[in-house]
Amino acid sequence: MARAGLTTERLIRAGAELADEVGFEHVTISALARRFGVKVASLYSHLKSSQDLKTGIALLALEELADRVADALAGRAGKDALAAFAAAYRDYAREHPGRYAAARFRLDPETAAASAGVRHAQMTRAILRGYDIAEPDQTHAVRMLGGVFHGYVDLELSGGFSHTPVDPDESWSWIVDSLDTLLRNRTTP
Amino acid sequence: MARAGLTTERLIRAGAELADEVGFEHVTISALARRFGVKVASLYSHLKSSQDLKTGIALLALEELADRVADALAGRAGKDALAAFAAAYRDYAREHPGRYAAARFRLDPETAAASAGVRHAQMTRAILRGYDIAEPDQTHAVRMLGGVFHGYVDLELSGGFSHTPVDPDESWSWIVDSLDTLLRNRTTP
DNA sequence: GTAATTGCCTAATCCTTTTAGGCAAATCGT
DNA sequence: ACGATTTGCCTAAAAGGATTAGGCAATTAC
Repeated sequence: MARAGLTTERLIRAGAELADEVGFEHVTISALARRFGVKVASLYSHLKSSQDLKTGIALLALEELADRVADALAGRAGKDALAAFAAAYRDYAREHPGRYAAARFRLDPETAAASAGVRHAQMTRAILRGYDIAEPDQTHAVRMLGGVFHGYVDLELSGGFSHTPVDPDESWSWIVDSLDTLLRNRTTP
Repeated sequence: MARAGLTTERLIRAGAELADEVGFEHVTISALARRFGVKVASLYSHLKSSQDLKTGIALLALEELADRVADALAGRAGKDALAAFAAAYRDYAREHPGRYAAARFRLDPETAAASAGVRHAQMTRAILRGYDIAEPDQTHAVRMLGGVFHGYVDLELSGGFSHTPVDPDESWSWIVDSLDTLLRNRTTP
């Protein structure tokens, strides 16, 4: 009997693709097995559980997203960095809705601490370096940025904007613009 | 054999409670049947499907949330209204995390159009009446507010803020403050 | 009080998850 | 190259959730 050549790596990668196709909530060990033409039980040599698979996809997505953001941020500062950060975030979500949803999968604390989520936090703070905002305002600002970007993308992805004939791209620019102004005025001298 | 007295109404209400206890994603027809001490199949006289149950809970949550927001908004304007709106939103999410998640459940377009989601949109726009913002900026602002509030609450609920020792309440006030300033300066004369 | 309806039940099917145990293929030591 | 070990995928099976069909008792309607 020929072997399929499964590895945890490949399974998680395929799981991520599956997530983009059918939605993260529909990613299932069974569907994955079907996709590889093997029996369900075979996957348990590579994955501890369904939870394990989801966690793997989440970590992959966080990694990818952090890489993109890092690229986008390289060599930029101030509003330029803010806009690039925002774009990286939103583009990733639109290109990979399933992975994006996965990135929001709740990880247990230890896993989260070892994940690329940490880099995300650092990079968000890095943006604020261009705005001279001291603590605790800086934390407030980090939370606000995280909130707007995630919230906007989430609403857009779930179709919340489809009932108003205003280009979401324009809203996005307007928001980035507004946030820039806001942060510049919140400077703590 | 004594009857349990199930109705669609009661099932959905119990489903909402269950959601708050175990999380919306763990609400299941089986769990609900267990809670009422009846057999699973019995619920199918009142619910078309699992999807139907989730939709019902979502509609209930949207309704409740809209009612709360409407109450909060009554007689207020400007920053006062903004803060009340924000508080109603966040408080509901913290008191009823399962229902809040349900409110974000993706409904098919017709159902959504007939839901309290419409009132939410109207009320968000109502807040902006205190700020003299014309279209299309008004839509941009609506989207931004929806994004921040939802995004912040979502991040807070999923534990995203637990790694920084800054009171989320303070961040929240700071954000509301900032948004107020922002909207006042975005006035279209 | 009989007839029609309705509510909950049993039974059965299908899908997903997960564990246990088996056999063949790949890999390793010599 | 060859036997031994490890490893990968398999079959089997149990358990839980969703869903449908068909039955009988309790309620409601006349």
